[in-house]
Amino acid sequence: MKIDPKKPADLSAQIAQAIRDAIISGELIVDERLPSEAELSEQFQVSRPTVREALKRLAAQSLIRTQRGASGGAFVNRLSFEGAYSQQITTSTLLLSMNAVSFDTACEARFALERACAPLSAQRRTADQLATMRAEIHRQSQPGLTDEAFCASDVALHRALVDGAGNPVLSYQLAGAVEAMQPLMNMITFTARSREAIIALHNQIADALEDRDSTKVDATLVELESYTRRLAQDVAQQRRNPA
Amino acid sequence: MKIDPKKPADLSAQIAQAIRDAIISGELIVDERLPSEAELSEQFQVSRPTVREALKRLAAQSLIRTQRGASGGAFVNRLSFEGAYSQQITTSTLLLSMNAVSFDTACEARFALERACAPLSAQRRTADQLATMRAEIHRQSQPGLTDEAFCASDVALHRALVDGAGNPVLSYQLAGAVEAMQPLMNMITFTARSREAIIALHNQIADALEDRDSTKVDATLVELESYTRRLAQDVAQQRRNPA
DNA sequence: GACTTTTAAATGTCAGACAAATAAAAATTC
DNA sequence: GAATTTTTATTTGTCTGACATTTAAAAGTC
Repeated sequence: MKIDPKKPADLSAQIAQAIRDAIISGELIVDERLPSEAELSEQFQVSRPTVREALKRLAAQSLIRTQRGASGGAFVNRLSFEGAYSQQITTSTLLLSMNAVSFDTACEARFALERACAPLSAQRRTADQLATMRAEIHRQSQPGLTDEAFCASDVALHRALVDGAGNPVLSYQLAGAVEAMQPLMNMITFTARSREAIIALHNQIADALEDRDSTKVDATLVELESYTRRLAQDVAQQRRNPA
Repeated sequence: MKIDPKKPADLSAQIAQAIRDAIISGELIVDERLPSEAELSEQFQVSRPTVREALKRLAAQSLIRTQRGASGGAFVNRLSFEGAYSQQITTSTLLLSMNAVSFDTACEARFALERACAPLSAQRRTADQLATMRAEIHRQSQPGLTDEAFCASDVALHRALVDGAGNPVLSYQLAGAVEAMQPLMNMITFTARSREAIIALHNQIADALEDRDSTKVDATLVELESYTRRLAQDVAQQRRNPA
């Protein structure tokens, strides 16, 4: 673990990268304790605040955790799926909001990925996951639900569908795609009739999963995608030309 | 933007979260300049090193960039797709290596996601992307190629396939899945015969894309997946029982 | 031996200072 | 008056040294 003393700018970034490389290469293993801040500052020949800035960078990526007190210090984190989800979702949400990604593009990506899970989910979904989906559908049919709550329930339902595939890597990858769509979805105003149509499709998906009918799940997702995109188009239309 | 002065621990984390929230909510917009470190430390009633640690956390997530000098400071970053790729890949790679994800699980996820792109890619792939794939296939058939170089070329080919879908959100989501697999793939020793088989399948994929034959792309990907998994099983078998 | 107290080590935070970069303002020159 | 150079002010990057707080282990006490 060495840094280049010739490049004077951004010492803390260099140190962070050096430690990061050591973790990725396996030189530092999970739960191993890093040298103390004082020792690191000695090793890299920089002051403690500089070392601290480097460590905070790594903490922001959940690569390390710190513990105070005697025999405390910085420890290499086991990056859990749960922990990676939130990072993934934050990044995806920002990406969509900052790059003026069209609703269509995001929608297409989301349903394409979701359909990739469908066959696996039809095969492996547990009774528990099916029950979660039914419960969310029931919630969606409650009158007086706000549009935000409706969308949140929609996300929960789709996450259950994704988790049904029983593949944590898939769940992780899709968490970003599904959750990041929510702010875009929230911009749609759902009429009573459109909610009814969506709930009907959700029920079809749940039914198909219950029957382990992969083809029908896929077909219904296609239908749901085109319906969602039509809804968004209507919203855009109304904004351009409010009747 | 406020922080809770009652929770004494991790002031820098609280400040980072406050600024992060302001960015996500749109209170701070792209390219907007944050107050100077001195002003922030005044505003949050903490010292400048503490503010700096918070800013370094945000810089680690590419949420801000800093510039020295007069009229310098911290600016809200536009999170580009390119910038998000590398984060996504780092996280995915660590996730796989730290959680003992089985080759089968990762492989299943990767091919499921890739097959989700296939129909779009068959429809929209450009001549350029097809040429990239052909070039990678040609490279793969060069004798004397190391296993690592073979895998790297494999990744490049599959990224071209994914990019063919012409959906940046899909490309972003899949970058992690495809690239993170590479270290696992590198553990496979490719015999001359297995390379030949893979190249044949790659050629089939390229041919099918040229014909815009979505069904054939999908079928070939299924074949490639099962072949890859068989290869990995053989490697595992040989390690357990070296003949 | 079990409990309490002390101690040492480590992170968290602060204050003040200087260096380096950089853009704007001021001065100089033609 | 315009172009160039110099100065200056602002802001981040880094350092030194200090104190507070937390925590586990060691020492002491009953």
